Amino acid sequence: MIIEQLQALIKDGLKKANKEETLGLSISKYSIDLERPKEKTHGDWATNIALVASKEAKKAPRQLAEAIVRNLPESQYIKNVEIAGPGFINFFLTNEWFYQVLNKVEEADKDYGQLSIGKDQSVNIEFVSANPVGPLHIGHGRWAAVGDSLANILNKAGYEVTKEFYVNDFGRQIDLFAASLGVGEVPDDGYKGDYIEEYKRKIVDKHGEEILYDTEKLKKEAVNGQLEEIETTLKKFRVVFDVWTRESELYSSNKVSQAIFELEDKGLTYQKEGATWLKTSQFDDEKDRVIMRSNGEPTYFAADIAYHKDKIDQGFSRLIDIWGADHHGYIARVRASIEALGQDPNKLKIILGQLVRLYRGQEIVKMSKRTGEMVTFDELLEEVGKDAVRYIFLTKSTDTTLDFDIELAKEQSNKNPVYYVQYAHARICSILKHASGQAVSYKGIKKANLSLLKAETEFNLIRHIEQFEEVIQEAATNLTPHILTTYSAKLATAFHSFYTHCKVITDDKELTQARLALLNCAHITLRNVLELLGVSAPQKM
RNA sequence: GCGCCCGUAGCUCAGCUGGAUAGAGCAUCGGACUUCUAAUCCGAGAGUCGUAGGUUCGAAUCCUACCGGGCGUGCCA
Repeated sequence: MIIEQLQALIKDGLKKANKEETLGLSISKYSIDLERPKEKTHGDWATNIALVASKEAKKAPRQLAEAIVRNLPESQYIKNVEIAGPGFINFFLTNEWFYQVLNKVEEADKDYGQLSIGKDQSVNIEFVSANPVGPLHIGHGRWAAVGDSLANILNKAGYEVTKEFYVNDFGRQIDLFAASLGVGEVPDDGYKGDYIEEYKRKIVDKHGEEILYDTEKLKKEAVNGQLEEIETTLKKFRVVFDVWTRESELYSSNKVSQAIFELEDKGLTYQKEGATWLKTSQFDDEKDRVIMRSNGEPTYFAADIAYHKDKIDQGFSRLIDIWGADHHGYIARVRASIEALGQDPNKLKIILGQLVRLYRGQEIVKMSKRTGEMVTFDELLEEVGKDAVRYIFLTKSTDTTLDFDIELAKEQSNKNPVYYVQYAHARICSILKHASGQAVSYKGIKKANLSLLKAETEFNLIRHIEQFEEVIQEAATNLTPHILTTYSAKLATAFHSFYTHCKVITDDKELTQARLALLNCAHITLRNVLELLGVSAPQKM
């Protein structure tokens, strides 16, 4: 990436200026911040180093900037350097730099965007993890999209990624679920509603009436059946997990009891009111938490301690959990438990996602199992389509509550951003098809005369293509997949604008080859972004 | 009460590891199809960045207080 080369260059300039002009700066203190100026007249890149270091150098920022520029080494990729405003140093890159980018893109092709910032690091990312007691709802869908896309991005950034679904197939909720399906009376806090009745019929059809009398078997089959449906829905959404870890297995393999022993051993537990408590308040939690109830049953938290310990023991360099905002009160205790076990709690990053509100036009769709007014995620996928759902889920920061309007999502118009991006891809394919119909064969970028590309819209498109790696880096570093969605729309805009202003296939054979090269690079980039988002790239629309 | 998230254009939201005149889409208004797909493009209007202080050469961005909305605050998960 050019950014590193520029940073090194500026650092050299700064060092040399410091020495030659005895500024007395302690250079190591400064990192070179580069940003893309919003204003085109401010160049391709700008640094504020002169403003930052002016105080220590005891020089006015503009003067310091001049000193740095005077001492800047030569570079073939820098066309011009300007000092502007309060003391910014603006860099203008040569055309050759941009042409070289295109060469790189075509050569890398499917691997364009592949980074190595995660080299030799493994990440475990856990998401959805819905309780297997009913169908997925729209909130789970959001985490499926975010988690899967983030996994793609981290993978592209060079991490080794494992996608994991944690199955809560043990304990009170599961007992209640089985009890709600069985023959006896449904408990007050049991599961009700049409889907339970329907599910009961399904189970009887498959396993016969007897199963209703065999609680253990019922529990097992009921859970397995739900998991199958969950997995099917996720697959339909293009989300496939590498690992499904069952809470029940943490018990049967004694991992829960081992974790508890270890904590007792460290003297971090105590008995009170018949229950066993963990001293999480010693590790920044607001109070201690129960791990073993007074009735002898472990809490969900107990299993979760063992679960996170196990993931760390497997040797992952980082753990990521994606949780709904309603679980936020749970963060402190999980971090505390990791620390209590002598591990670094910063290995775990919890993404707390805000909730989804479902609308039909102006009207909010109330979700309530009791009233039966329930739109499952599966139904939503059927009604809206997976591409639109995935894209919309990824347009907003996970910090923002997402209003999902079914009517809008279904609309195949310019109000729906997913089609805007897909349309750009389809248009490219259409030109390529047209080219082969005209017997115009693209001979590869090496044979193209790229210096013929100089129109404003052409350069704008190249610039956008070039930003892809940076966007991936930022998304991977900050765990923010939504910036890729924003990027995809900008890239599409740059393409559409190019499309209207520059005809690719013309009588000018040389220009046609150059534009086909650009088109090919736009195609590669667009396809690769859509792949990271998990949205299809149609040949035609 | 305490904790977390949000409050930016009519609407939905970016921007928040401090930078140069606060952005995008939709909506509104005005232009562009004999041309590789008009699901497109080009242009215009539209904002006390919730309020009040503070830090800084510089604040939508950092700090403090307050106001408004959401979610938590279980021996539920």
